[in-house]
Amino acid sequence: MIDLLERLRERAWRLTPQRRVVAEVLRGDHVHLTADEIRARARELLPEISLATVYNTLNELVAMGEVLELTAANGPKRYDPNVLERHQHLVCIHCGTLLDVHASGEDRLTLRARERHGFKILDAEIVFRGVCPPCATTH
Amino acid sequence: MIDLLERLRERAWRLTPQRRVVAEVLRGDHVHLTADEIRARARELLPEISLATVYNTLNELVAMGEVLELTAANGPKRYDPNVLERHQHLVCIHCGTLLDVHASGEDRLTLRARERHGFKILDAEIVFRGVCPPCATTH
DNA sequence: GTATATGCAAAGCATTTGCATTAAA
DNA sequence: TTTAATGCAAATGCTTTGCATATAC
Repeated sequence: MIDLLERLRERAWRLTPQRRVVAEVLRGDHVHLTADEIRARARELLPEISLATVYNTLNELVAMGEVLELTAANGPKRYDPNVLERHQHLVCIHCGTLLDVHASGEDRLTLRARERHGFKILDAEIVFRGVCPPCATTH
Repeated sequence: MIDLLERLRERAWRLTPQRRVVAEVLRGDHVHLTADEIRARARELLPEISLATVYNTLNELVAMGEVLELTAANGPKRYDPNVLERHQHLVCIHCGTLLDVHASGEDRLTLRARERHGFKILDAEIVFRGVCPPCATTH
């Protein structure tokens, strides 16, 4: 159960060449690709794959909980296959560079009852915003 | 310096009727309107206002730091005029309802040096995800 | 064999832009 | 008077959809 492809094999999920290459592209850490970037890389493995299929596949993976959809940085959505290890994100407000990080004190972050407004709380999304080294020298 | 309109008066900002009504619409707490909702309400005060001007104005307010742009919930961007009081958001994953909240332990949330990747950290955006009472009964 | 995924092209939204007109300072 | 904002309509960018064809199971 280490990586996405292995996890998908364990599900009853119709495994087509297209879906396989999308899953292969979505491997590793600090992977935060856009749909278009995923298509470009998938094309290197399977030239006939269409953008519509890439989107279909990504939406399914997100619905299955196997991939996270990131709307944090502006621009197009990004897709993060790192769902097993709890983590947060660090984004450069200038160039959009996006990294996985592990915050301290994250476990103590809570909403008191009176702040919950009756909601059932599922989780908290945390995005640190900052300026990356290259952008810091340029700006 | 309590609300947006007052803060804008203190700036050298060309105050047109269009900009004024946008600022008037963006008043109060738990205000998280989309550009289109803002246009609809602005139209009640100034029927001739165009959507392009609403967008122009919102982008300026965001650039001035007088309004926050929220990309957290899916769908169109939402605009939050509550920039003076540090707060977080609580979003219903089903219906998209969005509330301002105040988390405990938020002050202790940090990134250790080795997690900073050389970035200069500016702030952290925190979004609690959950299910609101109406959606909890329906789903 | 049958249900379902694919690919294409067109449609759908949200947002931005170019440019002539208008108005704030 | 001058500089900048407005409004329109067209363009852009990302994503979804409808439908005929192809394919995994």
